[in-house]
Amino acid sequence: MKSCSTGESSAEKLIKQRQDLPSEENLYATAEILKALADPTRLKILHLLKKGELCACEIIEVLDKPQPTVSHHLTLLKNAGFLKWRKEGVWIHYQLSHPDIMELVDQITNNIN
Amino acid sequence: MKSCSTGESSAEKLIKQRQDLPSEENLYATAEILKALADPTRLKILHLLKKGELCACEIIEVLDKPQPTVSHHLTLLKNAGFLKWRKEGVWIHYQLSHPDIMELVDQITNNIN
DNA sequence: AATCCATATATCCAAATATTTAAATATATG
DNA sequence: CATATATTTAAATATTTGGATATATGGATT
Repeated sequence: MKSCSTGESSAEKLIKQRQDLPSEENLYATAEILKALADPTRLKILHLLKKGELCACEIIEVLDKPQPTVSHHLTLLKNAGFLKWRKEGVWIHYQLSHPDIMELVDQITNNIN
Repeated sequence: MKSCSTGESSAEKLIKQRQDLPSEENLYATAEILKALADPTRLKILHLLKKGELCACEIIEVLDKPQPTVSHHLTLLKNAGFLKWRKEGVWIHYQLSHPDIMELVDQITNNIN
């Protein structure tokens, strides 16, 4: 049996293919950002914030989940860079740091379906 | 202590905020698509395929991972709708079903960083 | 052509690891 | 001191990895 037609990978081709990939570091970073998006609860939070700033307490109320659960998701979104926040006394107001991010997400899903 | 300023959620506002969210079903589906992207190995595969069709055997070789591992990732990408494939004898040639998908991913990470 | 063999890919399974959830507790603010 | 939020922690669940095995295909041999 011959090798596959696209294959026949010479050592040079193989090296080139590997070199053309983004760095391991870059790929992990990108995956982290996408992981932050890849959860229904966090997508909900981002959708809610499309209309503007919200207090954590309000997000908890709308989602109707325990406070530590919501806090955890907010922290992940914050760490991934999706959220800005503002402290006002005890309250923390969150907003999207990139208001158009959900449009990009929509574009991905529209492409796929 | 007064309630937070954005908060003060009347029952009506709360209901409206919940109604304006995409359906649970839609959110899970979107999360599934994003999960398929949110992995360094799968990002690598998608990057490799930007240059055109590749045989599974070649992907295994470039990634230098055990065959079942690569097969698993290919199946996830297939199921999420990112890959088309073509059987040629024993070989399976994979290609991107949406060749521009990685540009959208790049846009997300560029927005974030 | 029937059988056997080698190879490509997929599936099964279990272990390792990561993520999600939420109760308990800590911290911060007024 | 009461309340908003974060952190700690542990359990439940999901994902990733790769060995073992199954399946599929096609070449070789009889």
